[in-house]
Amino acid sequence: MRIGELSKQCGIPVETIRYYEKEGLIPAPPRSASGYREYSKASMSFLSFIQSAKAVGFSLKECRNLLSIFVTRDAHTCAEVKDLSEQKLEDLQTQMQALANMHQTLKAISDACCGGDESAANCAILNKFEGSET
Amino acid sequence: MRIGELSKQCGIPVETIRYYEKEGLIPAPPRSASGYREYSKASMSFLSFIQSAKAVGFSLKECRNLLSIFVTRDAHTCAEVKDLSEQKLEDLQTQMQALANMHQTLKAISDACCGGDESAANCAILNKFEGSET
DNA sequence: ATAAACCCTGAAGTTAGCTATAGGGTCAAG
DNA sequence: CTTGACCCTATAGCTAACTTCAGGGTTTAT
Ligand SMILES: [Zn+2]
Ligand SMILES: [Zn+2]
Ligand SMILES: [Zn+2]
Ligand SMILES: [Zn+2]
Repeated sequence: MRIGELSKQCGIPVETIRYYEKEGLIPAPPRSASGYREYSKASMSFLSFIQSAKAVGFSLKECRNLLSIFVTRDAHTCAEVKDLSEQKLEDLQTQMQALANMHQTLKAISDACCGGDESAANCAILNKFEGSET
Repeated sequence: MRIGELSKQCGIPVETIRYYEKEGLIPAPPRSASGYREYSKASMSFLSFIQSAKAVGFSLKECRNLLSIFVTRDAHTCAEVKDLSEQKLEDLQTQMQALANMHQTLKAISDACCGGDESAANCAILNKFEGSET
């Protein structure tokens, strides 16, 4: 299968596949006589692995680590994989907490504004942002 | 007050202050005979405005819009300001939801892994990422 | 008067994850 | 046998929000 076909199969742009290869996420496939990349069906595992891991918040760098564990998984333990997974769960919670804090703060600021058609000369939101005055 | 002093007062690096000026977030202050920026105490309002708005999730571009409303606030309405604020609240919720979905998905995947010291040859996490097998 | 600490500009570099461009070779159909 | 779809490489560009660098002037303290 050539790169265009693989791209269609997994819904990842051709350029992105080449980019993943350059970044060392996926192994370089064999080439045809004319230099075209020849992918096997197994190549799709790698791409769907990346898609899945990305979808739950892993960066490409982390995907590369996960993939390198995946290809040598006999030499790795479940504990190791689960650790990475639980670390990411914590990261996600930390990020959610940060967003929740921002939301709460902004909600309080926003609620103080009347939202009317009058001039914003004394708008509570602008005043809070400025720093002090009631 | 020169830029180093302002920087110390508000906790924003000197380079960042100059960057904000170049990006049109804060007005260019007057210069001394030798070309040094001379800030008044009012300049700190702008910087603390940016800090506050950034802290609740506004991008610098959005901060610039908010600041331009702030400086001409007599010609703007509370409704306008509150709209921006509520839009940002929605953005934050959307982002939180996205993170919550990732968390939920990853949690389910992670729970399926035994986390033991055995080989990861059949690790449920890796298998899920790969795409299919139980 | 000289050295440290501060200030200036403009341009380039950083991170992440692509996307686009330039310039060219290859393959399948009509 | 040529046209259009496809493939290749290398390099540059994109967004966001800075940070760093190169090269040079100023202020302040000793
Ligand atoms: Zn009002
Ligand atoms: Zn208001
Ligand atoms: Zn296990
Ligand atoms: Zn496992």
